[in-house]
Amino acid sequence: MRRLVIVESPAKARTISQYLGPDYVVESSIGHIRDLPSSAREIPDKFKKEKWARLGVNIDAGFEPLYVVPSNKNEQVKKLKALLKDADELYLATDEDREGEAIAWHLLEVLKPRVPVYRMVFHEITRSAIEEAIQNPRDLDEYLVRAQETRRILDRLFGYEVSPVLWKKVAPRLSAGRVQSVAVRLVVEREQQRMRFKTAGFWDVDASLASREGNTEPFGARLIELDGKRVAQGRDFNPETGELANSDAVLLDETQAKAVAANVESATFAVVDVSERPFTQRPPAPFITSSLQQEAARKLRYSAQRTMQVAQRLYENGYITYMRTDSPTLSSQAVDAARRQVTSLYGGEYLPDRPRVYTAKSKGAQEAHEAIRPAGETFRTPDQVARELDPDAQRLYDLVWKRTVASQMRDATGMRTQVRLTADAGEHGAATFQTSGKVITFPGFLRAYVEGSDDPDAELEDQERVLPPLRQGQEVDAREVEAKGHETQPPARYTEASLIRELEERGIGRPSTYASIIQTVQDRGYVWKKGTALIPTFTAFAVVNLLGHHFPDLVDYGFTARMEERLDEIAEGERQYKPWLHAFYFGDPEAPASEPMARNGLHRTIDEGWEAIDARAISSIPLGKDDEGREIAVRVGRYGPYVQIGDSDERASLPMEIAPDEITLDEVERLLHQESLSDRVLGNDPESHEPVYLKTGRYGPYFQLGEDPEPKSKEKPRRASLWPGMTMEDVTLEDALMALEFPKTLGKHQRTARTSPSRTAQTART
DNA sequence: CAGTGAGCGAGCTTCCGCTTGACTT
Repeated sequence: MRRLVIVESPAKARTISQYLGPDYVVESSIGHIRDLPSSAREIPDKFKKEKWARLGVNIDAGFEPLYVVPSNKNEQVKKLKALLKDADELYLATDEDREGEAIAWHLLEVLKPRVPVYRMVFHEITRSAIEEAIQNPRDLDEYLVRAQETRRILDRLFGYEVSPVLWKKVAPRLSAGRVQSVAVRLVVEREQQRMRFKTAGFWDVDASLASREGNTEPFGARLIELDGKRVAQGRDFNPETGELANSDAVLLDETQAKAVAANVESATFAVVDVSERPFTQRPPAPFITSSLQQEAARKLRYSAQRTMQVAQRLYENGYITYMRTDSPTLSSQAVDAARRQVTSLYGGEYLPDRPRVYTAKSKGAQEAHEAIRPAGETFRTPDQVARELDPDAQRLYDLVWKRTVASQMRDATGMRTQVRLTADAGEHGAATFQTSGKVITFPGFLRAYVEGSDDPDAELEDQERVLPPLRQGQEVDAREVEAKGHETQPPARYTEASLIRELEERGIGRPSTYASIIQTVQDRGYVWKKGTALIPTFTAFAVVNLLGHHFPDLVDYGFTARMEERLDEIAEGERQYKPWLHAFYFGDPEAPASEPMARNGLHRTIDEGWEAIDARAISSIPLGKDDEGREIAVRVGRYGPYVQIGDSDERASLPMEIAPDEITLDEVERLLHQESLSDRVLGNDPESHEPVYLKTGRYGPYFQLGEDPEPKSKEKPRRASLWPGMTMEDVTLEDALMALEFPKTLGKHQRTARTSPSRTAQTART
C-alpha cells in the first residue's frame, strides 16, 4: 500500500515523513496551487475576450471564479500528479483553516484522483499527533471551502474594481484593497493628528531628597500639588488646542516653577503618607507572528520582513515551530519541555503548580498551528544551538526560547510604594511632592524574560526603583531642587510593528501577510520610512480622501470584522454565499437610505459615481489660510506634491524628504519665497551676451545660459547646478558663470536621503 | 541622471492569502 500525503510546506513534509515511515510519500503543495488570474498575461486566450476576464470572476454566472495554475506552480503540480499515479490512497493534510481547506479542494480539482481520498488534520507536528491524525481522517468541508472562495472573490472585486478609480482620479498603478487601504488610512489619520497637534509648554519641579541622618541614598520626588491644587502634566492638555483641558489643574510657568524650587530648597520635607501595595505580574503569552515581529522590532531592531526571513530559516532547519501562526497555544509536549527546563534551570519554586494555558485574543484567529516555540520534545538552550546558528538566527532563537520558557513560569510579585511629602513653598503655599518605588519580592518569569517596550522611558521607569525606608512624619532634606520645563508631544507615528499590531487587533490581515502589507503600502508610494517611523505621502492623503468620501463602507475599520462574521456563517452552512456577494456587488434594496453604498452596491457606486469624483478636490490637502484669508493647500500633481495659495500662480514643489506634519505655514512661506527667487535673470554672459537664468527643477536650483530651447528640439542649453555654499538668495552672475564653466559639481540631488519616497511614487494624476 | 504642472495614445496597471526559491535593487 502506497499512500501520498500532501501538506503545504516542504519543511513540514520532511518532518512528517520521518514520523510516517516508508509506506508514505509526503510531498508539499508549496501553498496555493491555483488562483484567480493576477494579470492580463495569466488569462487563458479563450476567456480574454469576455468582459469579465479582467476580474477573473464571471459575475453574471453567479460570481463564478476562473482559476488558473500560475506558471511558478506548474512544476509542482506536475510532480504531484506523477506521485499520485503510483499511490493507492491520497491524504490531503493541508492546514485546518479556511485557506488550508481551500488548498485541499483545489488539489482535488486539479489532481482528479481516482484512488480513495482522505482529509487529515493536525495542529501540532509531533509523532503522536500525526499518527492520530492519519487514523482519524474526515471528509473535505465544502462549506469552509465556499467561505474561502467568497473571501477570495470579495477581495478581488474590491481590489480590481476600486483600483481603476484611483488610476483615473489620482495616479496610475495605485491600488486599493480591504487590508492595505485600512493600513494607509491608519497611517494618514495618525499624521493628521500630528498636524492638528499644538504643543504646550509646562513646568514642574524635581527634588532630590535624602533622610536627615544622611545614611541613605538620595531619592527623587516630583511636585504634584501646590496649595491644594494638582500641578498640570502633559495629559492635562488638549492636543488640538494646546490649552489646559482640566480646570482643576494649575499650570506652572517658568518663573513660578523656579520660585517654588528656590523656596523649597531650604525647606524641610515631611513624609505625610506612605502607601504600599503588592502586585503580581503574569508572563506574556508564547509568541504568535505579530508578537514575534513586535518584540524582534523592539529588542533586535529587525524589520517585520527580516524577522520572518530569519524565522523561516530557523523553521526549515528544525529549530522552531511554524512562524506564521495566530495561536499562542503550546502542545502538551511543549508545555512539558518548558516545565522541565524551568525546573532544571531555575528550580522548582519557579514552576507553577499547573501548566499555564493561553488562548488567542485577536478576532478572527483560526489557530491552525501552535505558538512559535523551540521545536522538539526537549528544548535546546540558546547556548546549545549557538555554534550552529549565525548571529541573526541566534538572537531570534534566544528570544523565542526565553519567551516560551517564561510563559510556563510563576508570576513575578513585588511591592509598589508611594510616598507623599510636603514642604512650605512660601507665598505659593504648601507644596506636595510624590515619589514611588518598586521592589520585586519574587522575580518569577522575569528571571527568564522581560517584555520590551516601544517607549524607552517607560521601560526605564518600569525597572525596580528602591526607596530608602520612610515612615510617616519623618523629615528629610532637599539636596537639590530643580525646575524643569517640558513640552507635550504629539502622538507617535506608527512603526511597522505597531501598525501590524493595530491591524491584528482589528482582525485585519493574516500572519502570512503582515510583513507584505508593510511592503505593499511602501511599493505603492503611500508610505515611506524615516528611521522606523511610517510617514504617509500626499498621494496617501488623496487616496484616503477619495475612499473615505466615496467608498466609506470599504475603509471602515469594522469592515473586515463584519466580513468575517458572514464568512463564519457561510462556513457553518448557515448562509448562502451567492446572495451575500450579490448584495455586496449589486446592492441591497432593503438597506436604509442613510447607507447608500449598502443600498447601491459596489458596482453601481463606481459605475454611476466615478465621473463625478472631483479629482482636484480629493487631491487637495488644506493647510490653513494666509494673512489675506486665501486657502493654502498641498496638491498632488503629475510631478509630485506642491503647495499652492488658492488658485494663484504662487506654488512651490515640496522637497521629497519633508513629512506632512512638518509643513507649517511658515515653511510654506519659506518655500514660496525660494520659488520666487527662481526664474530670474542674474545678468548677461559677457562672452555670448546671452542672459543667465536661475531656475528650479526636479533636482533643485540650477543655472541656465540662454533662453529655453524650442519644445522637441534636441538642443540643450548649458546648465549647471549651484555649487555647495551658493544660496538662491545671494548667488551672483559671477557664481553662475563659474558653475556653468565647471559643471558636474555636487548638486542638491546627491544629498537626497535614500529613504525618502521616490518621485515616481509621489507622482500623480494624468 | 536632467530641469514640470501639458500633449498623441495601445495596452497594462490592481486585490488577499498560502508557500518557497531564484533572483540581484
